[in-house]
Amino acid sequence: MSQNAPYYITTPIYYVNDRPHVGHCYTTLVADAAARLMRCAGRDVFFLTGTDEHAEKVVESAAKNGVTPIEWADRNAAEFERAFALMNFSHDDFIRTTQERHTTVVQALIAKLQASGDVYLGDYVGWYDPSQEEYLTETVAKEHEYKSPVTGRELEKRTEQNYFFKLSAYADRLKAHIDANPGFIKPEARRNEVLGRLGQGLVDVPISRGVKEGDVEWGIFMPGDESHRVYVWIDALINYWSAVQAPDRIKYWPAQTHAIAKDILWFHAVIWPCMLMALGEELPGCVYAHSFWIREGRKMSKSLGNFIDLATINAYIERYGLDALRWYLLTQGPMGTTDSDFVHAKFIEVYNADLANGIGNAASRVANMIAKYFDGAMPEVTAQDAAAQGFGRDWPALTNQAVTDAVEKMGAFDVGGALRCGLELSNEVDRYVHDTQPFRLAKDPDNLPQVAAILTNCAEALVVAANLLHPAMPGTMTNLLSRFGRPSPDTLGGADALSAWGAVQAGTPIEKGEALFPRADGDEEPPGGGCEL
RNA sequence: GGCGAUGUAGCUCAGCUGGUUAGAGCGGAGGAUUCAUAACCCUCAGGUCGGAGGUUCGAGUCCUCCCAUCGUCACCA
Repeated sequence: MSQNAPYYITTPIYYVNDRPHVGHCYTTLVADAAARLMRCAGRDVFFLTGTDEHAEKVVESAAKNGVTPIEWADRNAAEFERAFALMNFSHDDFIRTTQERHTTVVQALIAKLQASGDVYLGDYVGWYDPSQEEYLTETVAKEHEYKSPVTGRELEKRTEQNYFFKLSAYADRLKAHIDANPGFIKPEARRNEVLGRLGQGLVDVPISRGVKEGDVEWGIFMPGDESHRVYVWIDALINYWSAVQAPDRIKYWPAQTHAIAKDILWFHAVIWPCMLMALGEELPGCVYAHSFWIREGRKMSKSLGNFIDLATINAYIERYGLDALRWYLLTQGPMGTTDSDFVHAKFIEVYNADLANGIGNAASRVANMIAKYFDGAMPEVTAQDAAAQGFGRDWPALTNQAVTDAVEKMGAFDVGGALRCGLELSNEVDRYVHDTQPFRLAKDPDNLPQVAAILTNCAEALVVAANLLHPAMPGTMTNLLSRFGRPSPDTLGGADALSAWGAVQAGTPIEKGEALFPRADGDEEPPGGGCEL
């Protein structure tokens, strides 16, 4: 793969009726970190997020709020965009399913599936609740002994005409694809889940909903049949395709990674790939399903009122800084199969250990020594002199390896692992300072050339560390880099430049500066009112 | 109920196809140091690897049963 190969990464498009919370932010954040690192590594990145707007509930909520559905969607989509701006996400596009660029593509694509026979008109048999005028799933119906969960009245077995997608026809091919591509569904436990269910066979899925009388015009009509609308899920999935249907974007297809949460795995790992197979399109490289955040040991829920909502997020940002929150979420988040607990005490621990005592302190002590011993400017040091003071370390090799590892891990969507490469580099600087003791050497002026070489090594290594941490903490790391006269790493143009040794120029003014991450007090009340339950 | 996952040091977790004294990070304890954000560096955890039984020369690592927790079962972003 060439270094500047396209890298297309997506998040789900979020249900526009929701209020943005930590869940939406987390999925988008991991995608953001991956997108940012890949950009730094020189890849041609396209990072997509957006909103899913055609659900019936949107119509209801709009009516309740006395506005039209599109006004309601506009208002809420703007909320998501504000939240994502607050989180400093670097998405290249924000797609909304109500946009014409999407709706026309959906129709064209469904029409193609109709033409190939993969979408056909059939009978849907289901449990209908006459009092609520809606169908219930078999599971829900059974749970309530085939009575209405609301009124307790008997459910009716009804048949309705619906368009179906011939999912069953692709089960074997999908299974073969998953078998042949271990990285297609991640983590592995999720892959096994899908494989397990696949073994039980697939049935065709309805992909349309009948238009009821008096319905507001909302949703995408089935091609050539205005008595049916495309089911929102199908509508939504197609965003990954419609967003790149432009001459300058088609190169990004297919996506390297669809980052999602575990609840929507089936649609992304089964229905979507099968649709693509039916269309003769390439499949995405990876569907990565992370788990959920819980809070202080409890599931987040409306009844508990303990959601980490935008207000809470904002409170954390105000007290500890956005990048500290990003770091905590990225490194402690539920990328595996189990849910992660958002615990304030843990946040403080991680903040102090990794950021205040880690990269923040390392930058501080190195900058301070340079400022103090060399009149506030980077000293002149030759590469040979610097190498001679490695104290058993081959710094250029170390930093080079760190960059290689980080890019490789991020390529496998091991976001936390990739970011730790940067932190480990800064930890190594701390050990190096301890081993070489430049502060002791500096007491004798004769040693200054040696001290200069040591501190130059420190500065160079810290710059590489900051480059690697930048995708997680773009603001703070840009600040750190500027203190050593270096630009933001996304302007460097490639992985080689990230670890280029000798980047810090002699004569660059250096001052100690404010603490990047002031030490946090764990005894303080959690910000944002906490979550007293 | 079906299918599946997990249960390893105080906490969060690594431990591939079974093989010397079971590992990491954080927290905690002790020591060293002073350039730094009372930071950094070094050392220290004696955890019957959920329970019982079994296979094996040998099991955290395979099999059976049990207990606990969790996920999922298709229209839920």
